[in-house]
Amino acid sequence: MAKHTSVNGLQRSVLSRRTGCHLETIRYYENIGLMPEPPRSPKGYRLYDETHVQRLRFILRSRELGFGIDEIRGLLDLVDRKAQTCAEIQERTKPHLAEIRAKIADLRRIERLLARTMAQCSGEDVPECPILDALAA
Amino acid sequence: MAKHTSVNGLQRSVLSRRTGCHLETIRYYENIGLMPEPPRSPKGYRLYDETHVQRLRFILRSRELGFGIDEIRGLLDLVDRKAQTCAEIQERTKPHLAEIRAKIADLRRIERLLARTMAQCSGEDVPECPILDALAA
DNA sequence: CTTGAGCCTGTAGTTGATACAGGCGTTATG
DNA sequence: CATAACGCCTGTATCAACTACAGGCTCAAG
Repeated sequence: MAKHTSVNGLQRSVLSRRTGCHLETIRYYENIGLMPEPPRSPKGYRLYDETHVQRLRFILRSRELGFGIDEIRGLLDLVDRKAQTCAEIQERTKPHLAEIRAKIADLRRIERLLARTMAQCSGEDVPECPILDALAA
Repeated sequence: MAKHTSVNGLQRSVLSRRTGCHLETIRYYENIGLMPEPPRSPKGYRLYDETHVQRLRFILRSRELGFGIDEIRGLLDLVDRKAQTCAEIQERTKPHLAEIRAKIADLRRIERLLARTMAQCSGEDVPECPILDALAA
């Protein structure tokens, strides 16, 4: 038998590889209560199963979509209670989408300003610079 | 005479009001070396002048434009050395603009995905939800 | 003279991780 | 069998960029 743990559990490194999640991040998610505490081997090694893989993937996807930890906690809560409705989920996603759109608007404003200012730059070896002027204004 | 400090110096709260910068943030900028240590009153109160107002405004504007502390440190360094050229400034602004554009692209990707998924939601009182499906996938 | 505001300092908390130190356990090789 | 080289465990420190707070002076007004 290879590792006596491999019979009925995935070690942390395996979960990490299977999900692409950083090793330490898995423990972090456990600490903050996003991931459940997994069973342990006699020597204290964490032993994960497919449900953990699923849950971690859910978390990672949510993060990719810009959900914060607390928002994810809320979503997982709905999932765990199994009483969620499409309306509830939508209700939580809506303000999140609004936030993302606000961030985009913000960045676009910055981008326009910066791009416009840069366009006025001579880019030459002179001490006057419209960018600095704009910052000092 | 009003406050004996007001003759030749602005207190921190005044600088804060005049720039819109949070009181504590001023001290923070001093601690990390963005703002110079101002002269002090006999009792140790910080006494700012117009050059401090200018510098803080420069920092705040740069922050608004998304420059990080280290980038600002670099810009201020150029300004302080007074040897900067337009070309140098442009050289530092270019990658920053690229970063901002990358962030925008990222957020737009997220926004599209989220909006598209949400559009499939019935928004009804049923337990099936395309958003959850997307997250669990 | 006392009250309340404003200033001082250093330190802790925020978000979302990541890194590291110090200590076992396991595995592979000489 | 010894020992090196991992892998896992824990707790704690670090990052950005602030913000907030505790505990202690100073200061002007009533």
